Amino acid sequence: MSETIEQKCEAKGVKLTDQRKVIARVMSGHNEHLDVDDLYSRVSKIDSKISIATVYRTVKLFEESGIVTKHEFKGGKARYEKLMKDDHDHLIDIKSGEIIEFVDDEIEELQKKIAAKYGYELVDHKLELYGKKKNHK
Amino acid sequence: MSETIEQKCEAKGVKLTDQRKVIARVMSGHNEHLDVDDLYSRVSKIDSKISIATVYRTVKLFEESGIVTKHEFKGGKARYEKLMKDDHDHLIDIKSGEIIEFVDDEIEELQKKIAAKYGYELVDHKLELYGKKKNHK
DNA sequence: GTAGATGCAAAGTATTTGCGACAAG
DNA sequence: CTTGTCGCAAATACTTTGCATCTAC
Repeated sequence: MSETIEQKCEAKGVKLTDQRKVIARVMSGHNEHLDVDDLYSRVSKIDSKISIATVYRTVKLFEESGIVTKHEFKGGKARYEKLMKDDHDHLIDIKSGEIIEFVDDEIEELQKKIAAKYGYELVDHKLELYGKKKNHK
Repeated sequence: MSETIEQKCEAKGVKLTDQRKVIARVMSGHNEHLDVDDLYSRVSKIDSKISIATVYRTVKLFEESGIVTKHEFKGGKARYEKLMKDDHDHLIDIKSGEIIEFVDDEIEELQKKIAAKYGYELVDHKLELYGKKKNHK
């Protein structure tokens, strides 16, 4: 929320080439969860010479540097999201595909507790809820 | 735990061909989370004429019939697991890849509550914890 | 026969990589 | 120069499909 991806790259010592800047800006400018195709088509409008290989290489680099997060939701391509400070999870509308982000401390705590119970330290987690909109009467 | 995959097929009206029987038995006989390659190589030892296309078609059929569950863990191929009565989640050892199953009612409840909070009825969920083994002193 | 199942190879996706060209220090 | 990046096309990995054949009713 506070920092742009470009700023994070500097902070992490990730070299910012022209191509990477374009990709970083597109990702910073969207709150959505973009897949590589989305990203590539948006990036292409800004600089049509950027290849999809570079987009793949860049998102991978950003992910490995801890600048963006990769999601592999059900059935399909990987989606990337800029890293937020809060560690949110996702509620996915199975009808529309709409993605709702949420944070729930209680569930985070519970997860740590469960991992600990089995003798593990929680390093990462993935929680996705798939739901159907209730018809509110 | 109680029923074999073959029994479930009968119950659900899924026709059991010879190939499907072999695949069903291999899956029933393993508590692991097998990917299609694992499955194919084990199945091949029993009947080498079964093609990988049939394995793919069969696991898909089983999944759509609610007989097995498909998991898409980080980084890679889909894995299949026979459906259990309890709705367990997974704790994955990031070092060894070992998968631990667990059930936690509290977390299940919490998930329903969160979905409801956003006006959704929980249809499905995915919870994966990635952990590092604590060095027990 | 008819409908569905299978084997095979070909086609599809999503993603990665080899390599020569290019860019920056 | 040297190191890293890029664009392109080819390669890879996983999965699906078209089609002719086979099977079971």
